[in-house]
Amino acid sequence: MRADARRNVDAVVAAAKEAFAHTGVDTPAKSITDAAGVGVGTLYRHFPRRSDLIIAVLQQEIDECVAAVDQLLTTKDPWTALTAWIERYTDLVATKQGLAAALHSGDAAYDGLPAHFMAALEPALQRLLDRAVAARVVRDDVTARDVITTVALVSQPVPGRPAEFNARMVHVFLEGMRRA
Amino acid sequence: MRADARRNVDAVVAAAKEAFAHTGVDTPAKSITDAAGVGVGTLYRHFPRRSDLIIAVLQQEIDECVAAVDQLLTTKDPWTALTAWIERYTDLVATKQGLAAALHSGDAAYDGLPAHFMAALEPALQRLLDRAVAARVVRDDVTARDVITTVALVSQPVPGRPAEFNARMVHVFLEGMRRA
DNA sequence: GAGTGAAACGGAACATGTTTCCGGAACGAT
DNA sequence: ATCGTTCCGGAAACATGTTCCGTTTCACTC
Repeated sequence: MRADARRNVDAVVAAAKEAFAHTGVDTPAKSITDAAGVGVGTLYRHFPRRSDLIIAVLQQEIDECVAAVDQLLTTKDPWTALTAWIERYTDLVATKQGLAAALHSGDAAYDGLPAHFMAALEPALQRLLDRAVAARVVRDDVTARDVITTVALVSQPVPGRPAEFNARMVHVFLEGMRRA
Repeated sequence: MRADARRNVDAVVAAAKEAFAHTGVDTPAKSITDAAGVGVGTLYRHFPRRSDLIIAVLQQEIDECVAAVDQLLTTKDPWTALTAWIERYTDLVATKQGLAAALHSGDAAYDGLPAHFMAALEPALQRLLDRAVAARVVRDDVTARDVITTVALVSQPVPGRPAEFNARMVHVFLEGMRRA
C-alpha cells in the first residue's frame, strides 16, 4: 500500500472517530473528509460502505470487549460475570450515537455491520451464557444472539431520556433472563 | 375548511395509510402524493412534518388501543391484563414498518410523535400498571413511560429475524418486571 | 535524478429525497 | 356573477449520498 494512501486512511479514521463521538455514526461524509483534509472520493474508495468505516473505527474496542470475557470468567460468578459483560457491551453500543440504530436499520449502507458485530461478539457472550445456564441461574431458552440483538435495541438512545434509563431497562431485561 | 381541502386531506391520509403498511413510515413523499393525485405542496401544507401525517393515519388505532384498557380491567387479572395490553401495543408499533425507529430517531421530521404517543398511551397503561403493582405482581420501580418506550425499542423489526423474535424478547422484558 | 506506469486523489457531476415558494385555479359568501 | 380568500400544483432550491474521470503523486527502474 502506498504511503499517501496509508496516511489518508489513517486521517479519515481519526476524523471519523472524532465525528462519530460528536455527531453520531451518520455524520455527513463531507464533514468527515473536510476534517481529514481529503476529498470525498478518497473516503468512498477506502470505505465503500459506511459500515466499513464504522468497523475500522470500532475494531479495537470490539476486540477489547471480547478479550474482557477471559478476565470475567475467572474472577466472577456466572451471574455477575454475565451482567458485567453486558454492561460493557452496552457502553460500546450506547456511547456511539446512532450505532444501535444502524445495527438494525437494514439500510444497505450498514450492510455487514450486524454480521460483523455478531461474528465477533456472539462467541464471547456464548461462553458466559453457557456457564450461567449450566449453573441454572439463567433460563435456557434465550440465545447469545438474542441477547446481543435485544441489548443493542434497548441501548438505543432515546431523546429526552438519560443514558441511565437505557441501563435500567437493560437490567430489567436481564432480570427477565434470570431463573427463579 | 374548504371542501376541496377536506377531499385532498382524506385522499392523502388514505394513500399514506396504504403506503405505510406497504413500504413503511418513511415512504418518499412523492409516491404518497402521486397515489393521492395531489402535488407535494398539498401534502406539506396540511402535514408540515411527517409526524403529523403519521399521527393522522394512526389516530384511530391509538384510540382503540386506549379503549381496550377498560375491557381488560374488568375481565382479566392484573398480570394477564397488563401483558395482554402490551401485546396489543406491540402490534401497533411493530406492524408499521419504521414506526418504532421513528419514535426514537430524534429526527426533526418526527418531532412530536413520541410526545403524542406518550400522551395518549401513558395514562392508559398507567391504570393497568398501578393495579399490577398494587397486587404486588410487578415491581414498583418501572414507570408506564419506561414500559412504553422500552417495548417500542424492543419491537423494532430486525432484518433477518422474524417478528416472533421481538415478541419473545418483549416477554423476557415483562418477566423482568414481574415480582417473585 | 529523470522517466514511467500504476495507484490514488479531488471534487464536479449525478442521483435521490425533502422542503419552500408563488402564480394561478377553485371555492363559496355576497 | 363577482370577488376576496383559500388552496393547488409542481418547479426550484436545498441537502446528502455516491460515482466518475482528468490530474497528480508515488515509488520503482535505469
